[in-house]
Amino acid sequence: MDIDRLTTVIEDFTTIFIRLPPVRKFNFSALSVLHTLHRDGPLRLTELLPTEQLKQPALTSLVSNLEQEGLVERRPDPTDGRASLISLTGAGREIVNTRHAHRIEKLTALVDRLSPEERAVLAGSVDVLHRLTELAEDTP
Amino acid sequence: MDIDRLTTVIEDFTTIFIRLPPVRKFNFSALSVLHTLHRDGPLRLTELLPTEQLKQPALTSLVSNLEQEGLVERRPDPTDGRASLISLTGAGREIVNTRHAHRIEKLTALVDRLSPEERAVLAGSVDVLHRLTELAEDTP
DNA sequence: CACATGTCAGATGCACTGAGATTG
DNA sequence: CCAATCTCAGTGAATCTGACATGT
Repeated sequence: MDIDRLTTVIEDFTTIFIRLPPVRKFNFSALSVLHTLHRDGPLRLTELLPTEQLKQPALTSLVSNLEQEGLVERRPDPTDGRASLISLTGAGREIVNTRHAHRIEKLTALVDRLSPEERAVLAGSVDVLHRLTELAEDTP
Repeated sequence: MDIDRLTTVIEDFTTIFIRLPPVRKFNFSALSVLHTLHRDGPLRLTELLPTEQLKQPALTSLVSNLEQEGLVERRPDPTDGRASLISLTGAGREIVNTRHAHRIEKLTALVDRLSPEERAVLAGSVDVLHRLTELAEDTP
Protein backbone atom coordinates (compact mmCIF):
# COMPACT_ATOMS: atom_id res chain seq x y z
CA MET A 1 0.00 0.00 0.00
CA ASP A 2 1.26 3.45 -0.92
CA ILE A 3 1.16 5.25 2.44
CA ASP A 4 2.89 8.30 1.01
CA ARG A 5 0.05 8.86 -1.42
CA LEU A 6 -2.56 8.03 1.20
CA THR A 7 -1.04 10.69 3.47
CA THR A 8 -1.04 13.29 0.72
CA VAL A 9 -4.63 12.58 -0.23
CA ILE A 10 -5.77 12.86 3.38
CA GLU A 11 -3.79 16.07 3.86
CA ASP A 12 -5.48 17.66 0.87
CA PHE A 13 -8.90 16.37 1.83
CA THR A 14 -8.67 17.66 5.37
CA THR A 15 -7.75 21.17 4.25
CA ILE A 16 -11.03 21.15 2.34
CA PHE A 17 -12.99 19.46 5.07
CA ILE A 18 -12.07 21.65 8.02
CA ARG A 19 -12.81 24.87 6.13
CA LEU A 20 -16.31 26.04 7.00
CA PRO A 21 -18.30 29.27 6.91
CA PRO A 22 -16.85 31.11 9.94
CA VAL A 23 -19.28 30.87 12.86
CA ARG A 24 -19.60 34.15 14.70
CA LYS A 25 -16.34 35.09 16.34
CA PHE A 26 -14.98 31.71 17.37
CA ASN A 27 -11.41 30.85 16.59
CA PHE A 28 -9.87 27.47 16.04
CA SER A 29 -9.09 26.87 19.73
CA ALA A 30 -12.59 27.65 20.95
CA LEU A 31 -14.21 25.39 18.36
CA SER A 32 -11.82 22.59 19.20
CA VAL A 33 -12.70 22.82 22.90
CA LEU A 34 -16.40 22.70 22.13
CA HIS A 35 -15.94 19.72 19.85
CA THR A 36 -13.85 17.81 22.39
CA LEU A 37 -16.38 18.45 25.16
CA HIS A 38 -19.18 17.34 22.87
CA ARG A 39 -17.43 14.07 22.16
CA ASP A 40 -15.86 13.24 25.52
CA GLY A 41 -18.42 14.61 27.95
CA PRO A 42 -17.63 16.53 31.17
CA LEU A 43 -13.89 16.94 31.62
CA ARG A 44 -11.66 18.73 34.06
CA LEU A 45 -9.24 21.33 32.77
CA THR A 46 -6.27 19.01 33.02
CA GLU A 47 -8.02 16.33 31.02
CA LEU A 48 -8.87 18.82 28.32
CA LEU A 49 -5.31 20.10 28.16
CA PRO A 50 -3.48 17.38 26.20
CA THR A 51 -5.91 17.41 23.26
CA GLU A 52 -6.02 21.18 22.86
CA GLN A 53 -2.78 22.71 21.68
CA LEU A 54 -2.64 25.28 24.47
CA LYS A 55 -0.91 25.85 27.79
CA GLN A 56 -2.90 25.80 30.98
CA PRO A 57 -3.34 29.56 31.48
CA ALA A 58 -4.62 30.02 27.94
CA LEU A 59 -7.11 27.21 28.42
CA THR A 60 -8.27 28.73 31.70
CA SER A 61 -9.13 32.05 30.09
CA LEU A 62 -10.62 30.41 27.01
CA VAL A 63 -12.95 28.33 29.15
CA SER A 64 -13.83 31.41 31.19
CA ASN A 65 -14.84 33.23 28.02
CA LEU A 66 -16.93 30.31 26.82
CA GLU A 67 -18.58 30.18 30.23
CA GLN A 68 -19.39 33.91 30.09
CA GLU A 69 -21.08 33.36 26.74
CA GLY A 70 -23.11 30.49 28.15
CA LEU A 71 -21.59 27.77 25.97
CA VAL A 72 -19.99 25.72 28.74
CA GLU A 73 -20.50 25.43 32.47
CA ARG A 74 -18.17 24.59 35.36
CA ARG A 75 -19.27 22.53 38.30
CA PRO A 76 -17.09 21.57 41.26
CA ASP A 77 -15.83 18.01 41.06
CA PRO A 78 -17.54 16.17 43.95
CA THR A 79 -14.57 13.81 44.31
CA ASP A 80 -11.78 16.43 44.23
CA GLY A 81 -12.00 19.88 45.76
CA ARG A 82 -9.27 21.30 43.55
CA ALA A 83 -10.88 20.48 40.24
CA SER A 84 -14.07 21.45 38.44
CA LEU A 85 -15.87 19.61 35.70
CA ILE A 86 -16.46 21.44 32.43
CA SER A 87 -19.38 20.49 30.22
CA LEU A 88 -21.34 21.86 27.28
CA THR A 89 -24.57 23.76 27.78
CA GLY A 90 -27.46 23.45 25.34
CA ALA A 91 -26.21 26.50 23.45
CA GLY A 92 -22.75 24.99 23.24
CA ARG A 93 -24.08 21.71 21.92
CA GLU A 94 -26.08 23.61 19.33
CA ILE A 95 -22.96 25.22 17.87
CA VAL A 96 -21.23 21.88 17.46
CA ASN A 97 -24.36 20.39 15.94
CA THR A 98 -24.70 23.26 13.48
CA ARG A 99 -21.16 22.84 12.28
CA HIS A 100 -21.67 19.11 12.00
CA ALA A 101 -24.79 19.75 9.91
CA HIS A 102 -22.84 22.07 7.61
CA ARG A 103 -20.26 19.36 7.03
CA ILE A 104 -22.96 16.81 6.29
CA GLU A 105 -24.44 19.20 3.78
CA LYS A 106 -21.11 19.81 2.11
CA LEU A 107 -20.21 16.13 2.04
CA THR A 108 -23.62 15.12 0.71
CA ALA A 109 -23.22 17.51 -2.22
CA LEU A 110 -19.90 15.85 -3.06
CA VAL A 111 -21.00 12.24 -2.57
CA ASP A 112 -24.00 12.84 -4.81
CA ARG A 113 -21.63 13.35 -7.68
CA LEU A 114 -19.77 10.08 -7.20
CA SER A 115 -20.60 7.01 -9.23
CA PRO A 116 -22.52 4.19 -7.49
CA GLU A 117 -19.31 2.14 -7.42
CA GLU A 118 -17.34 4.95 -5.81
CA ARG A 119 -20.08 5.44 -3.24
CA ALA A 120 -19.95 1.77 -2.36
CA VAL A 121 -16.19 1.92 -1.83
CA LEU A 122 -16.56 4.97 0.39
CA ALA A 123 -19.31 3.37 2.45
CA GLY A 124 -17.18 0.29 2.92
CA SER A 125 -14.25 2.29 4.25
CA VAL A 126 -16.07 4.01 7.10
CA ASP A 127 -15.49 1.22 9.60
CA VAL A 128 -11.80 1.05 8.77
CA LEU A 129 -11.44 4.79 9.23
CA HIS A 130 -13.13 4.43 12.58
CA ARG A 131 -10.73 1.64 13.53
CA LEU A 132 -7.78 3.88 12.67
CA THR A 133 -9.09 6.56 14.99
CA GLU A 134 -9.51 4.08 17.82
CA LEU A 135 -5.96 2.80 17.33
CA ALA A 136 -4.65 6.38 17.37
CA GLU A 137 -6.40 7.10 20.65
CA ASP A 138 -4.84 4.04 22.23
CA THR A 139 -1.32 5.27 21.45
CA PRO A 140 -0.92 8.98 22.11
CA MET B 1 -25.01 5.43 2.85
CA ASP B 2 -24.91 6.93 6.32
CA ILE B 3 -23.38 10.35 5.68
CA ASP B 4 -23.96 11.43 9.25
CA ARG B 5 -21.73 8.67 10.54
CA LEU B 6 -19.19 9.22 7.76
CA THR B 7 -18.97 12.88 8.76
CA THR B 8 -18.49 12.04 12.43
CA VAL B 9 -15.80 9.49 11.68
CA ILE B 10 -13.91 11.94 9.46
CA GLU B 11 -14.23 14.68 12.08
CA ASP B 12 -12.72 12.46 14.74
CA PHE B 13 -10.02 11.15 12.46
CA THR B 14 -8.92 14.62 11.35
CA THR B 15 -8.54 15.84 14.91
CA ILE B 16 -6.03 13.03 15.36
CA PHE B 17 -4.40 13.48 11.99
CA ILE B 18 -3.68 17.21 12.11
CA ARG B 19 -2.10 17.03 15.54
CA LEU B 20 1.66 16.85 15.20
CA PRO B 21 4.71 17.56 17.33
CA PRO B 22 4.83 21.39 17.23
CA VAL B 23 7.50 22.52 14.77
CA ARG B 24 9.54 25.43 16.12
CA LYS B 25 7.37 28.49 16.56
CA PHE B 26 5.01 28.18 13.61
CA ASN B 27 1.33 28.61 14.17
CA PHE B 28 -1.54 27.18 12.17
CA SER B 29 -1.67 30.06 9.66
CA ALA B 30 2.02 29.91 8.81
CA LEU B 31 1.97 26.16 8.29
CA SER B 32 -1.10 26.42 6.12
CA VAL B 33 0.57 29.00 3.88
CA LEU B 34 3.64 26.80 3.50
CA HIS B 35 1.50 23.79 2.65
CA THR B 36 -0.56 25.68 0.09
CA LEU B 37 2.54 27.06 -1.61
CA HIS B 38 4.06 23.58 -1.66
CA ARG B 39 1.02 22.18 -3.39
CA ASP B 40 0.04 25.01 -5.75
CA GLY B 41 3.41 26.47 -6.66
CA PRO B 42 4.19 30.21 -6.96
CA LEU B 43 1.16 32.32 -6.13
CA ARG B 44 0.47 36.00 -5.77
CA LEU B 45 -0.89 37.28 -2.48
CA THR B 46 -4.43 37.59 -3.82
CA GLU B 47 -4.41 34.01 -5.05
CA LEU B 48 -3.25 32.80 -1.66
CA LEU B 49 -5.92 34.80 0.13
CA PRO B 50 -9.09 32.70 -0.41
CA THR B 51 -7.57 29.45 0.89
CA GLU B 52 -6.02 30.95 4.02
CA GLN B 53 -8.57 32.15 6.54
CA LEU B 54 -7.04 35.60 6.86
CA LYS B 55 -7.58 39.16 5.65
CA GLN B 56 -5.11 40.74 3.30
CA PRO B 57 -3.07 42.78 5.81
CA ALA B 58 -2.56 39.77 8.04
CA LEU B 59 -1.37 37.72 5.07
CA THR B 60 1.02 40.49 4.04
CA SER B 61 2.74 40.52 7.39
CA LEU B 62 2.73 36.73 7.70
CA VAL B 63 4.45 36.38 4.31
CA SER B 64 6.93 39.10 5.28
CA ASN B 65 7.86 37.14 8.39
CA LEU B 66 8.25 33.91 6.44
CA GLU B 67 10.42 35.77 3.95
CA GLN B 68 12.63 37.15 6.73
CA GLU B 69 13.16 33.62 7.98
CA GLY B 70 14.10 32.44 4.51
CA LEU B 71 11.16 30.07 4.04
CA VAL B 72 9.51 31.85 1.12
CA GLU B 73 10.68 34.37 -1.46
CA ARG B 74 8.92 37.14 -3.35
CA ARG B 75 9.74 37.93 -6.96
CA PRO B 76 8.07 40.65 -9.01
CA ASP B 77 5.46 39.27 -11.38
CA PRO B 78 6.87 39.89 -14.88
CA THR B 79 3.37 40.26 -16.31
CA ASP B 80 1.94 42.61 -13.64
CA GLY B 81 3.90 45.36 -11.91
CA ARG B 82 1.53 45.50 -8.96
CA ALA B 83 1.88 41.89 -7.95
CA SER B 84 4.69 39.66 -6.79
CA LEU B 85 4.92 35.90 -6.94
CA ILE B 86 5.46 34.06 -3.68
CA SER B 87 7.15 30.69 -3.68
CA LEU B 88 8.81 28.29 -1.25
CA THR B 89 12.57 28.25 -0.76
CA GLY B 90 14.47 25.04 -0.14
CA ALA B 91 14.19 25.60 3.60
CA GLY B 92 10.44 26.14 3.28
CA ARG B 93 9.99 22.97 1.27
CA GLU B 94 11.96 21.09 3.87
CA ILE B 95 9.56 22.04 6.63
CA VAL B 96 6.56 20.82 4.68
CA ASN B 97 8.38 17.61 3.80
CA THR B 98 9.33 17.00 7.40
CA ARG B 99 5.76 17.35 8.55
CA HIS B 100 4.61 15.10 5.74
CA ALA B 101 7.18 12.52 6.83
CA HIS B 102 5.91 12.69 10.40
CA ARG B 103 2.40 11.99 9.21
CA ILE B 104 3.57 9.04 7.12
CA GLU B 105 5.34 7.67 10.16
CA LYS B 106 2.27 8.07 12.35
CA LEU B 107 -0.05 6.59 9.74
CA THR B 108 2.26 3.67 9.05
CA ALA B 109 2.27 2.73 12.72
CA LEU B 110 -1.53 2.63 12.66
CA VAL B 111 -1.95 0.81 9.36
CA ASP B 112 0.49 -1.86 10.52
CA ARG B 113 -2.01 -2.85 13.16
CA LEU B 114 -4.91 -3.32 10.74
CA SER B 115 -5.87 -6.72 9.42
CA PRO B 116 -4.96 -7.53 5.80
CA GLU B 117 -8.63 -7.16 4.87
CA GLU B 118 -8.87 -3.74 6.47
CA ARG B 119 -5.70 -2.63 4.73
CA ALA B 120 -7.14 -3.70 1.40
CA VAL B 121 -10.29 -1.68 1.99
CA LEU B 122 -8.23 1.36 2.92
CA ALA B 123 -6.01 1.05 -0.14
CA GLY B 124 -9.06 0.79 -2.35
CA SER B 125 -10.56 3.98 -0.97
CA VAL B 126 -7.63 6.27 -1.75
CA ASP B 127 -8.76 7.07 -5.28
CA VAL B 128 -12.28 7.86 -4.13
CA LEU B 129 -10.96 10.20 -1.44
CA HIS B 130 -8.90 11.91 -4.09
CA ARG B 131 -11.98 12.25 -6.31
CA LEU B 132 -13.85 13.89 -3.44
CA THR B 133 -11.08 16.45 -3.06
CA GLU B 134 -11.15 17.24 -6.77
CA LEU B 135 -14.91 17.69 -6.69
CA ALA B 136 -14.60 20.01 -3.70
CA GLU B 137 -12.04 22.17 -5.49
CA ASP B 138 -14.38 22.55 -8.46
CA THR B 139 -17.14 23.98 -6.29
CA PRO B 140 -15.83 26.47 -3.75
C1' DC C 1 6.19 18.36 52.72
C1' DA C 2 5.62 17.11 47.84
C1' DC C 3 2.47 17.01 44.18
C1' DA C 4 -1.66 18.16 41.47
C1' DT C 5 -5.02 21.59 39.88
C1' DG C 6 -6.08 25.76 38.57
C1' DT C 7 -5.50 31.02 38.27
C1' DC C 8 -3.05 35.70 38.09
C1' DA C 9 0.19 39.23 35.91
C1' DG C 10 3.10 41.06 32.47
C1' DA C 11 5.07 40.68 27.79
C1' DT C 12 4.73 39.38 22.94
C1' DG C 13 3.12 38.11 18.52
C1' DC C 14 -1.40 37.92 15.53
C1' DA C 15 -5.13 39.48 13.15
C1' DC C 16 -8.70 42.91 12.33
C1' DT C 17 -10.57 47.54 10.52
C1' DG C 18 -9.79 51.57 7.98
C1' DA C 19 -6.87 54.18 5.15
C1' DG C 20 -3.30 54.89 1.62
C1' DA C 21 0.23 53.99 -2.33
C1' DT C 22 1.20 52.08 -6.77
C1' DT C 23 0.11 49.94 -11.12
C1' DG C 24 -3.31 48.33 -15.04
C1' DC D 1 -10.74 57.98 -13.67
C1' DC D 2 -11.79 53.46 -11.68
C1' DA D 3 -10.38 48.88 -10.24
C1' DA D 4 -6.92 45.68 -8.57
C1' DT D 5 -2.91 44.60 -5.70
C1' DC D 6 -0.48 45.21 -1.88
C1' DT D 7 1.11 47.80 2.41
C1' DC D 8 0.83 50.88 6.62
C1' DA D 9 -1.07 52.37 11.31
C1' DG D 10 -3.61 51.72 15.35
C1' DT D 11 -6.39 48.62 18.24
C1' DG D 12 -7.91 44.44 20.62
C1' DA D 13 -7.90 39.58 21.74
C1' DA D 14 -5.04 35.31 22.23
C1' DT D 15 -1.23 32.94 24.00
C1' DC D 16 3.11 32.37 26.40
C1' DT D 17 6.30 32.28 30.56
C1' DG D 18 6.84 32.54 35.37
C1' DA D 19 4.84 33.00 39.76
C1' DC D 20 1.24 31.89 42.98
C1' DA D 21 -2.98 30.04 45.72
C1' DT D 22 -5.45 26.09 47.13
C1' DG D 23 -6.51 21.31 47.97
C1' DT D 24 -4.77 16.10 48.34
